[in-house]
Amino acid sequence: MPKRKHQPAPRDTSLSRERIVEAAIQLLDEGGERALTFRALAEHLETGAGAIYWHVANKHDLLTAASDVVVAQALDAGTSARSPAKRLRALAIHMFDAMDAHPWMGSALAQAPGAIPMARLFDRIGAQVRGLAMTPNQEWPVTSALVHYILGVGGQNAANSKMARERGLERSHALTTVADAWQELDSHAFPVATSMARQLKTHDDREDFMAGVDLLIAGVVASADRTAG
Amino acid sequence: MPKRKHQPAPRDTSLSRERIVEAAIQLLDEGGERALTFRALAEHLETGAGAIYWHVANKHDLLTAASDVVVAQALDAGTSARSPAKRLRALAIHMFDAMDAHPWMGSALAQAPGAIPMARLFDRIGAQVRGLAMTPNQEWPVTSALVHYILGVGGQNAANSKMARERGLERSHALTTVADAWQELDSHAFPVATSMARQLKTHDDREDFMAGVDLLIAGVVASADRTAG
DNA sequence: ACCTGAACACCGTTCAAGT
DNA sequence: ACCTGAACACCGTTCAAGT
Repeated sequence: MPKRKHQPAPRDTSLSRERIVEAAIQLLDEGGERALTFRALAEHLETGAGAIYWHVANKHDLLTAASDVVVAQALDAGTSARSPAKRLRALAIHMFDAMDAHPWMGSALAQAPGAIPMARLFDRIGAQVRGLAMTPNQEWPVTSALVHYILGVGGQNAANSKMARERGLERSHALTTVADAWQELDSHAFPVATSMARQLKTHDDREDFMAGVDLLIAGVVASADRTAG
Repeated sequence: MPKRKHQPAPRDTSLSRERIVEAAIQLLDEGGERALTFRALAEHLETGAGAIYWHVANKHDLLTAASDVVVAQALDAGTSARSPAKRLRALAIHMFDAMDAHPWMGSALAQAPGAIPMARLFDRIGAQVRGLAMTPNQEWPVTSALVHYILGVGGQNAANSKMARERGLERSHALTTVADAWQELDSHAFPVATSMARQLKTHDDREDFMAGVDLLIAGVVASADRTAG
C-alpha cells in the first residue's frame, strides 16, 4: 500500500488567479463559451470547484479577467505606426483579430461595461483620437463611436464563429448557408437583403471591418475640415 | 349556430407562438434576461413547461422571435423623412430607442447572426444607403458598418441598463459609479481613460450615438465626393 | 394535434469541514 | 490561508403519457 496514494501529486504550480484565468482562456478557446464551467475548470486544474472561488469572485469576474488578458495583449502591439490615423487602424485591426481568435470575448466585453478591459480599450483608442485634429469636445463622442463600432463588429463576428462551430461547419460555409437563406426570403418584404445576399457570401469580414474604421476616420477628418475651414 | 364547448375556466386565447412570444417580451422587459425561463413562462401562460416546445423550437428561437417583433416595430416607424441621410438617422434612432427600451435585445441579436431580425435591419438600412450617392460596391461595407455600429452601441447600452438593474441603481447613478472607478485608475497606465471619466459622467448616450451615425454618414459623403471629384 | 409534468443532465454558488 | 466536495437552488430540454 503505497502511502503516496494519499498524497496529492505534486503540482506544477499552486492554484492562483493567474493560473485559473489562463485555464479559462484555454477552455473558452477550445470549446466556446459553453465549455467554461467551474466543474470543467476544476478538473482541468485538478482541484475542487469551490476552490476556484477563493481566487475569483464569480463567473462574470472570471470572464472579465480573461478578456483583459486578451485585450491587453492585443492593444500592446502595433503602436509604432507613424500617424494617429495609422495607429488607430493598427489598434482596430488588432482588436478585430483578437476577437476573431477568441470569439467568446465579444459577449464577455458586452457584459462588462465599465470594467478594466473596456477602460483599457477606451484609453488606447482615445489616446490616438486626441492626435487627430479636432475640437476637444469631439474627443469623447469620436472615441465612443470607434469603440462601439469595434465591439459591434467583434460581437457579430463572434456570433458567426459560434454559429459555425455549433453546426460543425467551416465558417465560410456557415456564411454561405446564411446567404442562401437570405436569398430565399420574400424579395418583396426584403428587397435589399435578398439582393445583398451575394455580397454576404463573397465579402471579407476583415476588409469590411477596416472599411468601417476608415469611414469613421474620414468622417472625423471631414468634420474637422469643416470646423477649421 | 356554432357549438360552444363548455369550459369551466376558459382562456382568453389558446396557446400559440404569438402569445408565447408576447409573454416572453413581457417577462424580459420586466425582469431582464434572467427572468425568461420556461418555467416562469409556463406559469405566466398557465400551462406546462413542455407545452411551449410545441410552438417554439428552443430558447434561442424564442429570443430571436421576440427580437423580431421589436425590430420590426422599430423599423416600421419614421421612414417618412425627406432624404436618405435623414431616413437613415431616423431608422438609427428608432433602433437605439428600441434597444434602450428592451435591453435584452442587444445580446439576443448578437446571438442570431443571420436570423430574420438581422435581415430586416440590413434590409432597411441598406435601402437608405443605396440612396446615398456612392459606387455600388460601397453599398455593402457601408451598410454593414452602420448595422454593426448600431448593434455595438445597443449592446453596450443594454449592458449599462443591466448593470444598473443588478445593482438596484438608477442608470445615471450606475454610470457615475463607473466614472468614479475610472477616475481612480492609475493615471500613468490609463492616462486618457482617467481624464475622460468626466465625460463618461455627463455624456448623453443618445446624442453620442447619433454623433457616431453622423460621423459614418459624413465619411460616406466625403468618400463619395473624393471618388466623384 | 396539442398539452402535461416528472425526469434527466446539467449549471453557478455556498459552506461546513478539513489541512 | 487555502482547499474539498457535497449540497442547494436552480436551469433547458425531453418524452411517455394523457386529451
